[in-house]
Amino acid sequence: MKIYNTLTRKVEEFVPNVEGKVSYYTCGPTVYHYAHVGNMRNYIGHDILDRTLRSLGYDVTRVMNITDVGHLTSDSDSGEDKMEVAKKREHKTAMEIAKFYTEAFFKDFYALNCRRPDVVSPATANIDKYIEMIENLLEKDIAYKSGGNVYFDVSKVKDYYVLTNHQEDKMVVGVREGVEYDDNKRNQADFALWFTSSKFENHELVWDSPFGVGYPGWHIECSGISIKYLGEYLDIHGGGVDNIFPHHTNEIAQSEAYLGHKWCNYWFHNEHLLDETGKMSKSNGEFLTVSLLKDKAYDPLSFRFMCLNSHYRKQLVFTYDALNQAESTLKKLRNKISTINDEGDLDKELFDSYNNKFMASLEEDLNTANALAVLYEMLKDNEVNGHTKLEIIKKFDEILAVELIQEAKKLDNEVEILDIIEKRNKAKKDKDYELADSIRNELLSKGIELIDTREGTTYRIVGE
RNA sequence: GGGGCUUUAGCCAAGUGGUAAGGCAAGGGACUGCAACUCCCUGAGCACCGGUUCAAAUCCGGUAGGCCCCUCCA
Repeated sequence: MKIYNTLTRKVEEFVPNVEGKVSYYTCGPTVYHYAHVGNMRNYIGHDILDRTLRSLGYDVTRVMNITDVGHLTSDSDSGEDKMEVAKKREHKTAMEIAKFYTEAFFKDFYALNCRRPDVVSPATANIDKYIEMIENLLEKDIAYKSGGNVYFDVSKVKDYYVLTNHQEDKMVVGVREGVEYDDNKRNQADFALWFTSSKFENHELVWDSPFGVGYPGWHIECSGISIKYLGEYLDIHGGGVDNIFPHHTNEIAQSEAYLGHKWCNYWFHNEHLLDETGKMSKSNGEFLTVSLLKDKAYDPLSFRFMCLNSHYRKQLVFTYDALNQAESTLKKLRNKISTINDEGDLDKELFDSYNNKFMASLEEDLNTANALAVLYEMLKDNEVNGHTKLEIIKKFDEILAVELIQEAKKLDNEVEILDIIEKRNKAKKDKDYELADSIRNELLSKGIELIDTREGTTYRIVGE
C-alpha cells in the first residue's frame, strides 16, 4: 500500500523491514485529563491504518503508550508537570488521576470501535528502559548533566531537524508564551531526558536512578517503550501533526543515537480536528468528548463516520451541522442495508471486484472517502445479489467499523409485540387511524419503531 | 522573522493534465390513510488574476481568505 511519510514528505509505497510483518507504534494519550474529540480523530486514523494493514494480510504488532508521567507544560526547566496540575485541581493522587483518565480514554476509544493495540503500556512501567538508554547516551557523550538534569545535546546528531524544514538559525525560542530560555542547556534546542526532584520539590512520582532521584522527560518514554516492545527497527510511528516537532524530532534523535542506526522508516501523522475558532486543545479549558456526544444522544460511530468521510491528512472543522449530517448519512446507510434480503449464492467474482476496488482506495494513502463511494456504488449495483452484498458489506465494515449491519434485535416479548401490531393492522383496516397512530406512538415512546412495508409491518428497536 | 498546509455546489467531500465521483440537505415524483423507511428524478465548471499547453480544478507565478508548526497539545 501507499502511505504518506512525513520523513520524506511524499506518498510512498510501504515496504516493511520484515516481509509480511509490521511493527507499528502510536503515541498514546496523556492521562491528566479527558481526551477530546480531536484527540480521538487521531486514534480513528491510526485504527484505520491498523485495520487496513491487517486486512492486507500483514502480521501487525501495534504498541501504544499511556503518558502518565513526565509531561511538562514545557521542555525548558521552568514547566510544571501536567499530572501535578491535575492533582491540585482534583485533589487526587497521581495514580488515581492516571487510572481515572485512562479508563475514560478507553471507554471513548472502544465506543468509536477502535481496536485495542496489541500492547498498551504506561510510561511509568518502563522506567528501567529509559534509565538504560540515558546511561548509554551519557556514555556516548551525546547526553550531559547540567543543573541536576540530564539533557540531550542536539548538536551531536546530524540532521536533527529531519522531520521538519526548520533551520536552526531561523528558530525563534519563545514564540509561544511560557517558553523560556533554560540556562542549563548547551543549546536551546536541547531537551531533557531526566529531571531530578530538586527541580520540582513536590513531584509525587519519582524513581531512583544513577542521575539522581527524579523522573523521565516526555520524549524518552515513547522511544523507550517502542524499542522495548518492538525492537530496534520500527516500521511505522504515528501521532498527531503537533507531535512532529519537537516530540518525534527528539525521538528520532535519541533513538538513533542510542541504537547507532536508522530507527523508523515511516512517520504517519494525522491532521487536527478544528472547531470554529481554530484548534481544539486540552489546555484551552473547555472541550468536547465522545462521552459528551453520547450524552447528547449521538451515536459515537457517527463521529467516526464523519472522520472517515474526510481524509486523515486534511484539517477537519468540527461542527454539529457536519456531525448531524454524518449521523443522518450513517442512519440512512444502515436502513438501506437492513432492507437487503440475504438471497442467492456468493458471487466470488463480484465480491473480489468490489473488495479490490475498496482496498485500492485504502491502499492509496487511506482514502476513506473514496472507499465509502465504492460502498455506495456496490449498493446500487443490481448485478450483485443480496447475499453477496451483505458479505461485501461485512468485509468493508471490518475496516470502516461503523456497524453497517445492525443486528436485528429481537424483543424477549416478541409475541406480545406481534399481537399489538396485529391490533394496529386491524385498526388500519377499520380506518380507525386514531387508534392505529396511538398504538404506533405508544410503541415509539417505548423505543420500538414500526416500519410499514409492502410485505407487512415489522419493528425495530431504536436507541439503546 | 522562518517553515508548511489549505480554498471544489447550501453543507461534507473525491479528483493531481483530457473535459467535475459519492453523500447530506433541498425540490419533484412513486409507495403510504398519514408519517417514517425505501425507490426514481433534479444541481456546480472548481477563491481571484495572469501564464504554460491542442487541452488545467489539476502544472507555474502572483493576489486574497482560512489553518498549523517554530520546545503544552492528537
